[in-house]
Amino acid sequence: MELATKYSPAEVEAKWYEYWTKHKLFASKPDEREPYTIVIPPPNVTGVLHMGHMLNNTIQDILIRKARLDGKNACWVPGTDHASIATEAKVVNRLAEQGIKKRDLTREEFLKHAWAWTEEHGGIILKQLRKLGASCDWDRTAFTMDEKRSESVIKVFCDLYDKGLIYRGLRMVNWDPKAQTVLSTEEVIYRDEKSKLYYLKYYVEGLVKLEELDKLEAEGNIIHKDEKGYYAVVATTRPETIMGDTAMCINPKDPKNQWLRGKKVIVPLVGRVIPVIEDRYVDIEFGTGCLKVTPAHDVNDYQLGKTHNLETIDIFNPDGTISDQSPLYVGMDRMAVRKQIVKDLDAAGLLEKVEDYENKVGYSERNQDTAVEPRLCKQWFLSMKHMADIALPPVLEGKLKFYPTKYVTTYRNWLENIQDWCISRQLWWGHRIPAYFIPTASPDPSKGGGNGPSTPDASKGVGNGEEEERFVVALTKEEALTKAQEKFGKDITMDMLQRDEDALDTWFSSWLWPISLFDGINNPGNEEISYYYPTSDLVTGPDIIFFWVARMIMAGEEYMGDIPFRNVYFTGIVRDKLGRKMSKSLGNSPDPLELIERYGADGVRMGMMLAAPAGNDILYDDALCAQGLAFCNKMWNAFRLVKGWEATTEVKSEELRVKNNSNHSENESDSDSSLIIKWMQAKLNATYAEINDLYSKYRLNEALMAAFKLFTDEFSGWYLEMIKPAYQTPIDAETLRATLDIFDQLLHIIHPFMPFITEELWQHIADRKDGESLMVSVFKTAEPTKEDAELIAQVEEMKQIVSGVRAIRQSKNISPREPLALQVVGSAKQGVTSIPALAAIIVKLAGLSGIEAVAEKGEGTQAFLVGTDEYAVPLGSLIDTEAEREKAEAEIKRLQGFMAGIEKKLQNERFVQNAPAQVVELERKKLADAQSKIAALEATLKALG
RNA sequence: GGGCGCUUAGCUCAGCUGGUUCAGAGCGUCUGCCUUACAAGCAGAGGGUCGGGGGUUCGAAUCCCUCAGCGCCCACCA
Repeated sequence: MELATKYSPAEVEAKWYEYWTKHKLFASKPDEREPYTIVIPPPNVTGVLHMGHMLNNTIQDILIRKARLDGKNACWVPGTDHASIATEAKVVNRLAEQGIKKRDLTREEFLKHAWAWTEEHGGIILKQLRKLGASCDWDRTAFTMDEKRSESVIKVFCDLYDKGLIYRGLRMVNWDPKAQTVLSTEEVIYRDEKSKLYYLKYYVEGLVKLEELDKLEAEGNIIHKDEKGYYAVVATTRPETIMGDTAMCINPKDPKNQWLRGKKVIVPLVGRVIPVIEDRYVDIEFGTGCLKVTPAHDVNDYQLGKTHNLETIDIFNPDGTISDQSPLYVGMDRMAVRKQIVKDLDAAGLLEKVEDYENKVGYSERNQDTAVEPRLCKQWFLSMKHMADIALPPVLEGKLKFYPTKYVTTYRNWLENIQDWCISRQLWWGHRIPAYFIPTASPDPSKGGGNGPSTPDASKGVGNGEEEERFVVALTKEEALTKAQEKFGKDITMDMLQRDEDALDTWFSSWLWPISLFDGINNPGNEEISYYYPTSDLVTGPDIIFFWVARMIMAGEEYMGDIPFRNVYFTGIVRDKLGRKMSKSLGNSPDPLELIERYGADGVRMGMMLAAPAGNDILYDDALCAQGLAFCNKMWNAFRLVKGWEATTEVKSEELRVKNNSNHSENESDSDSSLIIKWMQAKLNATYAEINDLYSKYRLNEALMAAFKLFTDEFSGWYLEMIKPAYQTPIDAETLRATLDIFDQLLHIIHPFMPFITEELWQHIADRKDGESLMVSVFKTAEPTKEDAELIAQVEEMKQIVSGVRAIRQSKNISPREPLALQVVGSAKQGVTSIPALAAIIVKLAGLSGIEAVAEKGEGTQAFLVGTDEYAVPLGSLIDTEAEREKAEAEIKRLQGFMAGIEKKLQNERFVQNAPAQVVELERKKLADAQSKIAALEATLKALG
């Protein structure tokens, strides 16, 4: 078979992926083997693959493939997430493009569009994952809104409600005016923003007593007055909220504002008269010490409003425009109002000054161009105290491990300060809350609670929301009716039940993922859940540690009484090589599929992994993928070499014989490649032990690097060169067989990282039956032995001798084809050259005419040291006596300095007394070694004349 | 404002509980080679007083303190 000199991935990858799928090699079902389970962090159903997914899924695939080769029953369950906010937003946008407004549709019509969109774009991302080589059990593909998962969500909601953990309450929540839904506290991200601090004049109503004011001023009050009267100054970043002001607040201890105590002030422009209240919450140092209080639009103000019994005026509509509760700017957008009101205040002389100011503004995590608005709403909450209590111990006790461990602290801090989880969303795309409201005769409850049984549009009236609601929570409408009749009377009919319009937070379904994928909620104790749960590893980004990881642990403990996974591996963020986050707007994010086309999936996988030290951000660079592809090519060509060898049982590889005038010629017949094969196997065993250890620590980049070096340096660079027969010379059958066996093992080691090329080569190196595959052929190496270690050390020494000769060639510009002689200096010391097989290799790889032992090196030789053994190469006239002398002298000087240091150390009694004997011994050896090196160098000088 | 982490070769990073695997790896750089598997390659070489300062110790990249710079997470200061 003729093989191209370059490996071309595209065809190969498509071929083997199809083969794997056809033979169902990714499939898993419970059996007697140890399970190894990963559930995929479900990507958004309508999303497309980005670099973060590439990293994440490459890691998962590596782990799952490794487990398979280790003989475990590996099960990687794929699926997608309905991503309610993001998907609903996309559908709304698409409808808008067609001129359709969401509010003009019924829930059913809207959902029809959403499902259509989902079917159109859904699962693209899973198809893309196949290109990467992801070995998911595709038959298990799930969706957070499919039947089983939906049923699980509803069941869990009802159960938690029955347990009293889910409740409905009126709270200050985060409102996303664009998506028009509430968000959980975790979904708000705060950004530093350059803004302005506006100082507004609040005139004091009816203030006249002048003498008293003078006195107050003398006591340290700061009193503002202009031609229109006395006024207080309030500093605010949000002047557009003054229409909702219902008080001004000062700190009772604030000496400069004592004059305002008990007064009333007038809200600028609005003209409303509001009381001055006192609360120690106010920071005396900030601004002027006067705080405007807008209970409807600020969390703290809301608290103040509660304590001081203030009126709440909600001046915003759900979409962020000004509501008719406001006397001014009705219908205008809040941002536009901010600009306008500043102008108006200024024109009216009510703006004292404006300062630059930096503050934090909260944005929707899903919708980062829209500032969230604190808003008072009635919503569903999950009480988190109990959840935190059950989720904390397994992580703190190390039953569930985080990699890197630093996230344990993050996790603990969050759980110890946890707030209740707002789980309702004013969205249609999602799991509809299984609560049924029963209208009271009057008034209409939809006006009351903000978001009871309501359309998103109807959620505007915030009101007090505290009136009694009549509702039941039930799995089905039928059950709801029964419950309602029991609770509120027999006269309630089916028609009266109004199901809550709101949907649940997406994470309220994903937190069940490791359980619901195996149907453990609907079917507790079924075979699958019993076998696969707890899953083994979770691979995800630290950005969703609260959203998802922590909550899965809660759900796991609550519903399974056990952790959902044993280990969590947190990946870093993928950045470009300049360290910038990859983003659409920067245009620095490559298209993963394009990369796969260019470098092959294996190349890209290796590129990602090389850039990904455990737990660190990864700095992606195309060059790394190029290195990956280059490595594929390396394997490909090594295979071409081995494949091209003709085997013979007649001749032992001639090349391996010492057929020169070396002093070992009498042992000629002993030198075959068996020692080399033994060495390679030992090296492989040792490296694989190391790789397994690295896997256990999730240091996959280091594991890959070790595998890469094993193949490139040890196998290709040394081993193959050692056993390689001369051109068109046959190789002995035993060596070939052993080499193919080693090749097979190497492919196993590399396979998890680079599944395609390894499968391709594995299928080539022996006759395989249809359905056989590298990916399911269990692999194990022998434990490294002491003899192995010795052999490895000997070969290392041998390599150094070869390198020593090569270095001389390089420095003297001697062609590799020109044979050189090698002298082993000092008749007693022969080092590894006394082992015939290794001596033969040295002769071969260093291009020697022979090796001889000499008592003293002759004139015109260039020497080098391996350890303390000295070797010399006769160069005749090529030797540059002067340069050699200088070099030797410099080295002697350096060694003398080195010795002086050690001697000083050894003369230090405290060192000799305190340091372990071993360490002292080592120092003595260093000293002795240096001495013998100097002796050798002095001999060199002498030889140079 | 709290908490966590980082700073080692030109770049990206290893160096665990102090002592030859202690100054490492990969990439890049430089030099020489189109050597019959591979130029997407081979061979060889150079390169860091381990962020600054102080301390503990016989001995510090490693432990402690401090300063500087960077990053992340949490927090209601208008």
